[in-house]
Amino acid sequence: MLPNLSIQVNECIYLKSPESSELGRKIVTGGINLMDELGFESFTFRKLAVRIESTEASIYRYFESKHKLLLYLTNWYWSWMEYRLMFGMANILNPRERLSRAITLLTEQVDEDSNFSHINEVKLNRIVIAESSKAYQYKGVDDENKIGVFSGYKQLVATVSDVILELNGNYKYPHMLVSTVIEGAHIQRYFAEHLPKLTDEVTGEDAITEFYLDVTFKAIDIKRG
Amino acid sequence: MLPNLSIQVNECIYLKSPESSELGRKIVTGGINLMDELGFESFTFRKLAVRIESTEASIYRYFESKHKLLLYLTNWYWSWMEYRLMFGMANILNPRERLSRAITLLTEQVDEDSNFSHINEVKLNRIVIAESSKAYQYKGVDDENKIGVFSGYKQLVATVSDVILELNGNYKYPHMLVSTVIEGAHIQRYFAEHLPKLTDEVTGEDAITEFYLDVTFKAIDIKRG
DNA sequence: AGAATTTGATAGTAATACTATTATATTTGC
DNA sequence: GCAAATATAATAGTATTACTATCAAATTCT
Repeated sequence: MLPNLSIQVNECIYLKSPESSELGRKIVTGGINLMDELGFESFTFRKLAVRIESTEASIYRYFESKHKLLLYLTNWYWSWMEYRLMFGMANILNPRERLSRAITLLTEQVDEDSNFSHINEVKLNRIVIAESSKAYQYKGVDDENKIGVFSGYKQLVATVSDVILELNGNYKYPHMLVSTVIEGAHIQRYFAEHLPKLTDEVTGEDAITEFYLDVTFKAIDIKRG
Repeated sequence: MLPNLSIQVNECIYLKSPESSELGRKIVTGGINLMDELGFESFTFRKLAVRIESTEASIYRYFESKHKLLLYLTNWYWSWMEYRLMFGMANILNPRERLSRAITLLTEQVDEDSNFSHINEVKLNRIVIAESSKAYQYKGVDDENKIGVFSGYKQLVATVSDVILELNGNYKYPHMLVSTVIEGAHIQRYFAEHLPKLTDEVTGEDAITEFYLDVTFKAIDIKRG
């Protein structure tokens, strides 16, 4: 579809670009598969090396630690979301409709994007839902934040905040609303699967997307687009 | 104040009750101090043993793992919150006022509760904000959930959901709203400290509590109490 | 006082999260 | 087409973590 498209990830996250070689792509592809299977805690570079038939030392030449690999994956995901958001809002003139589309894209269940063949977006989405908070709930956040590790996420939040301000320039909490929606949608999907008493399942609709669309438009006092 | 009050934590979380001995209380008190200082990843039972001048093996007689200690702390916190909520809503007849008080208690910054002298609630609140998601975002959730490890949290969400349903019996997403508010308030406090671009700081008010009060009452179509 | 239980001291194990070294492929530049 | 540069594999090694085991000393229970 778009053969020359590539998602950029901040260079300070990796030692050597995983897009630059076959091994690099295997680390990312295999890393997504294995982290999805085992969870972040049980995932190790040793196990990944066995899975992709390479060695621990070779993986360490691409990523300093498994924490950096998680950062790489979440960053890729935020950049990919930003691109999907821009694409989904392009040429839509009505800002209410743009906001609807943005919230829907941020909260709905993702499916495969054939533009990026070495990344399984469904599995990556599951990793983001279950593990992404570990990428920033970490004693080293402040240092990592200084070197720009979270700029992709901030950018995404800023993009949607701008649409909100376009609809209601007086709204006081646009960033808080957007990050609440993004994080909330992830947590609710996790709860729906593991702790259903903490959420509400409604048959015949995507309750999570419905809920956050409703909350968002009511919060900014605008009728839904 | 209430000298005979004690917060109950589900027995399956510990091997031996930390309330039952001096050492048990030192493990909890010291555990809170050290986990607040180091963060969950860098916290170890070996370091805690040095801090409280005991041994690793002795700590293991109370808690199977540091994960169980984190579960104990978060469970204590949810039970304590439930008690604060019940206390704060007691004898308030107007349900709008009850909901206001509940959301405020769930989202505001906590301070010391002199009823529980071996627990520092301010530090515990910081731990809950920074680490509590690691207590359930974990490959073993489903098994732990089966034995009732998260019932305190579910109970808390159910309590506030009931107030919402009292105000608007047709509201479709009471649990989703409450868990979004609780988790959201924690994440926003974390963002305010570490990733401020992801939130909004407004001078002269507790923006986080204000935001969630506003969102909650608008979501359920009720004027603020 | 004697029995039972709790704690401390010490030791040990398998796994984790790396780092280092060297040999062998593979790519690139000329 | 070949040497030089670079990337990868194979192997080994270290400090730390997350436990488990054993036994003696201290405490408490009756």
